[in-house]
Amino acid sequence: MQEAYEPASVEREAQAFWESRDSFRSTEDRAKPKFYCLSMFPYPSGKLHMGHVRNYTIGDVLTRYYRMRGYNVLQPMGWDAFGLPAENAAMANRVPPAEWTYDNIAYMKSQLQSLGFALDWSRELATCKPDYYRWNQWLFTRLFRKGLAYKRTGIVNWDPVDQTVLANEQVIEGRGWRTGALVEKREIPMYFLRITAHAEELLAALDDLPGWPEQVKLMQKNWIGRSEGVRIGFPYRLENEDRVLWVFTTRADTLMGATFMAVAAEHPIALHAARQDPELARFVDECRKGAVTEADLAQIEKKGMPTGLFVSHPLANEKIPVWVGNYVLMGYGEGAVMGVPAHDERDYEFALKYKLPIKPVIRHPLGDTVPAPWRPEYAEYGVCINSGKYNGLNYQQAVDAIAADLEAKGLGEKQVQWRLRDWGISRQRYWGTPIPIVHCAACGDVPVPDAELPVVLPEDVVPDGTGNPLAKRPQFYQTKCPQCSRPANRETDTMDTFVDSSWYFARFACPDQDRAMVDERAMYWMPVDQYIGGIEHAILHLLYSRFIQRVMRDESLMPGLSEPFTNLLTQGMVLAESYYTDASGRRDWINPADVVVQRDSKGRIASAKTKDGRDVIYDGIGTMSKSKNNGVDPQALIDKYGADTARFFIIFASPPTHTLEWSDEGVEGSFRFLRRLWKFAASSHAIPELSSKEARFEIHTVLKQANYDMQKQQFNTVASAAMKILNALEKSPSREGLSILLRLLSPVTPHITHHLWRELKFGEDIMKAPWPEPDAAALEQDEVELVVQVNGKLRGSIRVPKAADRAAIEELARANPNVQRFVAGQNVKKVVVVPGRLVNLVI
RNA sequence: GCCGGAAUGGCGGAACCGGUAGACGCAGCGGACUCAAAAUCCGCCGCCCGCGAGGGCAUGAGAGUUCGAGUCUCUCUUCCGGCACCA
Repeated sequence: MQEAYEPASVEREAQAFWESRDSFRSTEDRAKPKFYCLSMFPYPSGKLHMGHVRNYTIGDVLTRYYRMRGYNVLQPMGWDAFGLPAENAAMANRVPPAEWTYDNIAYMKSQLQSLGFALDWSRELATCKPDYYRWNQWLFTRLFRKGLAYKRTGIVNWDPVDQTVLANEQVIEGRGWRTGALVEKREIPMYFLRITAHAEELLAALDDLPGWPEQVKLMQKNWIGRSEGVRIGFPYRLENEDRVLWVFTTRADTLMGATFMAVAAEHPIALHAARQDPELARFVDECRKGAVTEADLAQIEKKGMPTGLFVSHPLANEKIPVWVGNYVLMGYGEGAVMGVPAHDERDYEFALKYKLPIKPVIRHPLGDTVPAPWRPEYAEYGVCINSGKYNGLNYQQAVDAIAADLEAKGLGEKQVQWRLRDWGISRQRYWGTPIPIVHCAACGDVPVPDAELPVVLPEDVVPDGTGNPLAKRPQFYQTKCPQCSRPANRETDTMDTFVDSSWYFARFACPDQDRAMVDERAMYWMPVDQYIGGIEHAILHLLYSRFIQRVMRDESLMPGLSEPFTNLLTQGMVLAESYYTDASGRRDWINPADVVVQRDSKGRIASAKTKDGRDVIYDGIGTMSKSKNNGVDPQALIDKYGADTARFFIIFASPPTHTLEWSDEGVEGSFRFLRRLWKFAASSHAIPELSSKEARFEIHTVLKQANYDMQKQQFNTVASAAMKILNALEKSPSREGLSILLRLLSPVTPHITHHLWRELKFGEDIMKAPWPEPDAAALEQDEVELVVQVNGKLRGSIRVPKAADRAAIEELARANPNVQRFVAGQNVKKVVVVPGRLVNLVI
């Protein structure tokens, strides 16, 4: 056996072995339980980043573990290949997005292969290929015919210079990223998927997902946002016509305290008033500029302006002024809210600012009045006051009575409201799935018939950042109406890339199927038993996938299967330190790989310099980003230490759900461990079968804990366990211990363990060996150590026979000299004995 | 702003059901080997007091429950993720 550990040759050899046997190809096998392990597929951005390596290493550890546990395992890989970055790269490099994407896929695939992941490459798919996205189109036409996909207007960011729609990411401080022009909101026709039709089910089913983290379920629950309230109508007269302004509120009990109405700038009533009032028109115009995101909207200064219009209070003989408010969202509820300043913080601020009346109608813990400043107690539930016939009623009684009275007048009813909005899928962009609709002057919006699918996206387009590239291509959009055969235009919008990623997991079961979206093989592999990906996908991607799974279920593609992911592991982000040099106020970001750190005698950072000796400033730890130049390239790491070291460090450094802080020294330590393992194995040809009794107890205790941690998916302590076992083996070597160690480690570092397993003649293929289990006999102990506390403070320890009873334990504890010092002359009130753990004397 | 997390030595982290805080590793310090260095091996390593035995303090801050709290409850601070067109 070779003396030195050379990862490159070991890894090349192991990968060749797997490839020659096609080790990772999966087929349906009903003799074994199946385990479908899926990591979120990557966007082919150019090269792998650390987040990818972490995600796929975690998935691979699980895959290889379940394989050794006897499961029929599937772990596939594909490419989330449509998206905005390809268009940005195209503009920068004058290369078509398709070419850029395919090049990236080829390179990243080679990187994944060099990491030794147990992937079934025969199932590889890319969402930008017509044989994939035709099924996006097929499903869309089904939904369109059912009314589950429909067209209405939606609000987008509009760059007036480039005449193009911008993604939220492309709006920097209210301006277009390329032009710097002030971004406007614009209403354009769009297609929506009616996810709200499934809101109730998507919410209720969360309770049946025990394999999902509570935090993710809670976030989804709040996102769907079911609230019970009352829809209330405020009548008014406009242009000699009786109309009603509708609002939704969860606080109908405060209706008698409503002193103004606020409507969104896009609300018809606002637009009408603006036609008469130039000042209001300016304000409405201002509201329509700037932010579209909820985060921005929530933080802007609340502003308003009166429309001059009044509505009638539905239950009192009062007129209420209607204002336009920049904080009211047209997309949520009715686009209008009632203002109850006395009991709502935002309304309170608004009323103070614009000197609107504040009328308390609820008795709150601080009393019957609401003096400034605002106190949270004002918003609490209480009995009605100043509310006429409703006085004295509590929250529920008041809501019931008011809802009944409104209903009698035809001006209201109880209603369930959802925060969840329908999913707008239209994108005015090129690199995505063409929406399969033909616009015919005579027939309207006609879905493309199945026989004419896919509507193929041309791959030779280079977008220039202005307008929608497909809308400039007559050869794409000019077509005939499928119904009447007259000349017609294709839809030139493409689909949100979230559509692509909302069903790819099912397609992996049957990527070669060209007659259906999925076939019966999906019913074998689905649902995904273990899904792994970043916490940043906790809401959108996972919710859309749960929705589309239900849509596929309802199309009889996977009958009865509602949830796509049984178990979910949300991995933390990968962070790194960042450094910069300060040259007269200009920050020059230095990659951590090029920084040399000096430490003081206590190990703290004393100073840091670049390799050529310039002082650098430490900027703390954060996500790896281009702007701070703190990305660590996994390829450099693999080239230097090999895949096993990279995998081991990433698993060892942090539990999978936590953020991982990158450390070059830590990587060095992981490499040292593998080299020690290699050296130990190389010198192990004539070692005993079993270790000493103490070492064996240690090894099996650690193994027992490691198996428990494996179940908990706390892989970092499994890696620690492997180190502990090697430490024990170095004191007392054994074939048994080495065999346990190699198998325990094989999911994390498959190459080196593959090589050593064969080298030491344990067998031909470690992947086919059974997972190690602790030996109950090795765990037996005659004596146990107990800790003795006095008043909860540690004062000594005693060794007692395993079978010792309470009285014997207590006597031994009192006999301990140090314990006696603290107990002497005092009255022991109580003795707590925790078997196998401790004794606590309370004095 | 709203929703969801996180916080433990110089650093990453461990501590299962509320029961010895700091496993394992990194960095650091001391030693062996070496002409020297690297590599490797051995020892030390939370803070304070003490020659020592030992004692006190300590899990972001403040309170509470308990014989006993990193772990449970409440309040607060800071950082991170998401907020519907980044993926």
